Amino acid sequence: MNSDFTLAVHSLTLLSLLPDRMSTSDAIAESACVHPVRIRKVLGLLKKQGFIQSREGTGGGFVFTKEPSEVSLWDLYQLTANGTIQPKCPKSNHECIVGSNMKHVLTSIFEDGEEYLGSFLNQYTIQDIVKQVKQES
Amino acid sequence: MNSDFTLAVHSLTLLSLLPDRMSTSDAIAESACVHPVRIRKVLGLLKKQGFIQSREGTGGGFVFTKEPSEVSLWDLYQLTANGTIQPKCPKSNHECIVGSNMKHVLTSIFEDGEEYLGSFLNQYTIQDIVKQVKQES
DNA sequence: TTTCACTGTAACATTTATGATTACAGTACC
DNA sequence: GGTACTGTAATCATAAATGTTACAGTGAAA
Repeated sequence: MNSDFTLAVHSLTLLSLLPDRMSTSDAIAESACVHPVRIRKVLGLLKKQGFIQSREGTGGGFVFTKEPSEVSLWDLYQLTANGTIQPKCPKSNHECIVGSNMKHVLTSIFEDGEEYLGSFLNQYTIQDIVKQVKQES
Repeated sequence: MNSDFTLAVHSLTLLSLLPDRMSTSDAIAESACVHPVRIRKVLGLLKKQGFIQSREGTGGGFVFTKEPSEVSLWDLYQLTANGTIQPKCPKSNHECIVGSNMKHVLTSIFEDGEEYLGSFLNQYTIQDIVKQVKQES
């Protein structure tokens, strides 16, 4: 899985800790050690989904507009990592009964598998992450 | 996920259809449209685990030495793709409470998540894949 | 009404992961 | 000894992920 998911969780966790003010992409990027442009891209997805709001210009940035308990890891997975557990299926030989069907068979199984994983990830919310992060420090 | 998992499933499915003779890495590679060396690498893992046997030299190749119903997709996932659902966590800022703990928190959740996914993949065996592949054609 | 501090987004560069290819030693059969 | 395989390491090519630069748009504030 690429790190967009992690950046989404990281960003929302940070924003949860600073609910009363705008946080800039530069500040979030510094905490996550990535380039601010990546943060802006990932947060763009979260904004479309209504999880956060942004404001341009001086004093602008991002704020969390939902309760941390309302956003689950499954929500964020679907936004940023949907389909990543699918095993890569190299195009295979259509002359062969196995080659010609393997991709479809595995894709279908892993679609169901991803839904199944979803019911696990749905148990965890940003609130839980905030709690755990605080506990560990 | 890289395609080792798919190649493992593909290879065992083929071998299941040809239980009475040795199949060469060249033949399997042709069905899967990949390089024979990759097949030999992946099948090396399966051999260590005792799923197949190989013989070198003329007339050599690979044979399945277990029942297709005894090998599950979870077995093959663990061999070839363990840890791939872990979200990438870029090294993060240790000055920051979030940065310093995010990696550990997410890793722990996704270890459990992978186990959970395991109980799903464990439902499917190579026999099921063989059946589905036959059905579709 | 200009300047400054932001977001939004596209284009390009770099790094890393993945897979292909080559090479060759080892083994078994003929 | 020749041929047909596996086993494995090393190198090369390609694709995916990420970083970087550039710049237009926006809003606050001097």
